[in-house]
Amino acid sequence: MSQPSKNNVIKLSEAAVSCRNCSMYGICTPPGADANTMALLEGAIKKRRVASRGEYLYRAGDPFTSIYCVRSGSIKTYVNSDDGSEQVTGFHLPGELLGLAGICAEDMPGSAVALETSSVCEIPFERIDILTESLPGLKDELIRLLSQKVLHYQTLTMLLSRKSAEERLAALLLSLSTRFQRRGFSSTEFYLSMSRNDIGNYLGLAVETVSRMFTRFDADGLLTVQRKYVKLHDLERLKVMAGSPRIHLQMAQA
Amino acid sequence: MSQPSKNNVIKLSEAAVSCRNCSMYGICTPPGADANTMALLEGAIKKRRVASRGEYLYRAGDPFTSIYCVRSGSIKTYVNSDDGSEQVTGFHLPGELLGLAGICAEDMPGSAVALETSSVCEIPFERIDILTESLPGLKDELIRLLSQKVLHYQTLTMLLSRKSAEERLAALLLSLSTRFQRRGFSSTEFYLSMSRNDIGNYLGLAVETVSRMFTRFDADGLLTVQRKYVKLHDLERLKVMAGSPRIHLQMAQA
DNA sequence: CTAGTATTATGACGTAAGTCATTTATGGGG
DNA sequence: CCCCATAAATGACTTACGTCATAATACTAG
Repeated sequence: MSQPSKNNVIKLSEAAVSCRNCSMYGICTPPGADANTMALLEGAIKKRRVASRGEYLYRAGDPFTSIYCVRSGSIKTYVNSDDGSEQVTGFHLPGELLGLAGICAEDMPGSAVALETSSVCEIPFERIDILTESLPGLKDELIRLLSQKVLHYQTLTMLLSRKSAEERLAALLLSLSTRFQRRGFSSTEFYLSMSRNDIGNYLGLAVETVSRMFTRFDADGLLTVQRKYVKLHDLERLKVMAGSPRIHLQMAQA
Repeated sequence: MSQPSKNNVIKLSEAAVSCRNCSMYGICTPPGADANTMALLEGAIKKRRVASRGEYLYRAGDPFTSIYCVRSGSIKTYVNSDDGSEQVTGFHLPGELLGLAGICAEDMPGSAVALETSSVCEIPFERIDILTESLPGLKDELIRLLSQKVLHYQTLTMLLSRKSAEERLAALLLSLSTRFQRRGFSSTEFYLSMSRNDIGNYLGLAVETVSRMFTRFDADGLLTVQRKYVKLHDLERLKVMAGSPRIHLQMAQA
């Protein structure tokens, strides 16, 4: 079908992560689980679902029933502010969880929409209680995963409050890079499934600023970018940029 | 002792929340707990600790052993970035939890320091497992609390990435206001235990900007401020300011 | 294949907020 | 009680980034 416009780069939508690389691995396949426990899990937890681009997994206000784990593709989550504007809260890649913020509320506080054709595991939350009886470690795993989310948002907070546009974009690219790598994809070459608009929204920048930063990074030889396609040339330099304090950066005109 | 410089405003350090208003209420005093369960909890969970201004509850890198709940006073948490600078991640008032981000790691990812003389409950994390046997709802409560934290940080993320200095400060003041009220203190009159520096750091603003905003708010009749002391005159207007989209605000010169 | 729409890129310009410098409070310790 | 270190306030100046406008490019549907 779609000609592979670049050599051997994998599009997320074309390759699912194996369960072994999944966030839910500890839950789906707990250590020491015997055959019929596994069978129980298969039936009770795993409920596959495919969503094509633009399709919603859930919307803000829907009753909270499940948490989700991405198998393939990518999902964007966002919350609506009082004035109606959206705030992107995350891009979720294969093996990553979403919907956790709903646990504390009756209804989902935000929405989740597929950025491309994606497949997810839906885990009905109430079954977790039932399953706990035969799998005592289940909730511990969930607690660990939630704690990880807290840590993630603390980091994001830092990114947004103290860093320049350059640092923010560098940090996002690095984050994507390491997350791709963790799931077995290329860490230096990938397609962005989200728009510049989404990126800007997520990073708290204007679309134009995102565009300009990409152009500048490309001009500086840091990466090659052609719309959605990105190839990172210098991960080390990118790390320095993302981590650096807010120094006066005149490099644009140097 | 210290003369009550303003009429009847309560300083946090002078008044502990009752357990009934505490985040840990569901954990410390689970519904249907009988007398000897309560006794068990008393002994196992509650481990009081007093920290005076500047004293640390824990530091980044310390082994993770406990989570904490503020009883009185206030605690600042922050993480260290690669370059050594601090990022304040939260101000914790009576009844609120801290240390949750440590669960997923071996070591504490950040530090917690008392902003004033404070008293906290320390809950050794490993005891939670032991207690779960007699209190099955314990972990559910913890999961709910963690989810709440995730939601909180998502909100903060939004605040930091999309809002002006004015909106940020308005939002912080409102947040403090509602949190004080929830615990039974005045929602319109309180002392800020954190410095302008801490506020600026938390909100991603320069200290000078925070000062200027306070001055402006005061000049506009929105509040009265004298260093740490704040009296809010118009909660409604404050809400409008905090929630408003990023409109061009010329009100400074109007 | 073509039209129409959405996305991305680029330029000109204004402004909110950062930085630097100085002054004015303040409250804890000798 | 009065220093003196620290926090807060204020002013002058600079700049990174947002906004507005327009052009180039890429999808989508008919």
